[in-house]
Amino acid sequence: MEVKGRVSNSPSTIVQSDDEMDLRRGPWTVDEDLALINYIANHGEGRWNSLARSAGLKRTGKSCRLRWLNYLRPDVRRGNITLEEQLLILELHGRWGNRWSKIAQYLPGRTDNEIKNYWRTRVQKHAKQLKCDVNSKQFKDAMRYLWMPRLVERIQAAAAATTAAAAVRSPTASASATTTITTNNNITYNYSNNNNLNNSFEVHSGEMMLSPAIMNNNFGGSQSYTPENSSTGASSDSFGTQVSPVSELAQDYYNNVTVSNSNSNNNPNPDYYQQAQDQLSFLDCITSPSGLFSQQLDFHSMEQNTPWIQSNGDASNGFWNVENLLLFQQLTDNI
DNA sequence: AAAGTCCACAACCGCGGTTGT
DNA sequence: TACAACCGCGGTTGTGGACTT
Repeated sequence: MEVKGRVSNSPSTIVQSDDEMDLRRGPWTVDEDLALINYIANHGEGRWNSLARSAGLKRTGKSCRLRWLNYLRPDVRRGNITLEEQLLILELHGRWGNRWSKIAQYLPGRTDNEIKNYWRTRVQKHAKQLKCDVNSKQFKDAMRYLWMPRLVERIQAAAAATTAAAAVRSPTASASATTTITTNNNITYNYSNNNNLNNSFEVHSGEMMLSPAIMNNNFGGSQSYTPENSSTGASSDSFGTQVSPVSELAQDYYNNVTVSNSNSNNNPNPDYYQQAQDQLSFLDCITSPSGLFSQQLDFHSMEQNTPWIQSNGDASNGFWNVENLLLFQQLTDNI
């Protein structure tokens, strides 16, 4: 069993609580992990305070719960956040804000903590680089009209590459991997691609096109995922014993998704997921070689409020290099 | 090679809501 | 009904490893 993170040789702190019971804090040891795993395997989870005592762990119930849900649970997904997951996080955060546990319900195996960390380390970093608030309209617009379309583009490109590879292996395979997703949000990505990988997309309002993977929400599996049928969501609900409640909004999200997938093969090639492992940064988005934005985007007003493009042309912050600046200005001039 | 810095993420803390007595 | 204990969530911090100078 892989053990990483703060499970280390560094000693945990011993805290003397009011009832004279010494409690451990800090990194979990392998022995503690095993004790927790064994106890839950035999008795199930829940009732965390009594569980901690019964398992002989000198930890708080909260600490046990956190360790189990965020790390030890067998269905916790580890590794890079995929492109599909990134797109879903951006979409759902735009809808719900910092409701991490709610967002995590839609990313099977991902924990709220992991999503929160992703947001803070990756997304907020870009906002910081752009010297604007992550909740500002400017940044949200950029996410919506640059980052997310670019994610879609990358996902489609990966899917197209997979389709092309499949076509080589089997000439009778489908010729197009176009997948359309329609949501009821206010943004639409009309995206088309063909087998020569010459992609273009348009942004409208009302529908968004995503990959077969994100559409099926199976992220590599073959079964469609929704919070209703999942026991793997990172919510605080007990794993495997009860199903997370789905809010009206969440239900609404799925109810308003329609699919049209022209690809005869709905099961994405497993290789696809490997290809999609790379993280997509904001920089990648704005340097898209093929992004053709038709959506009106008020970059001029952005410029007035925040230094998206610095008036003195200073690109020394490491983000806005000359190439990116020219692209960004080109976008600005075309609207 | 050593020191400094950055980054990712596990873990903790405080608060509010829920449940049990 | 009131209180205490428990639970879950979101914000924050601390640490180790990777990277840079």
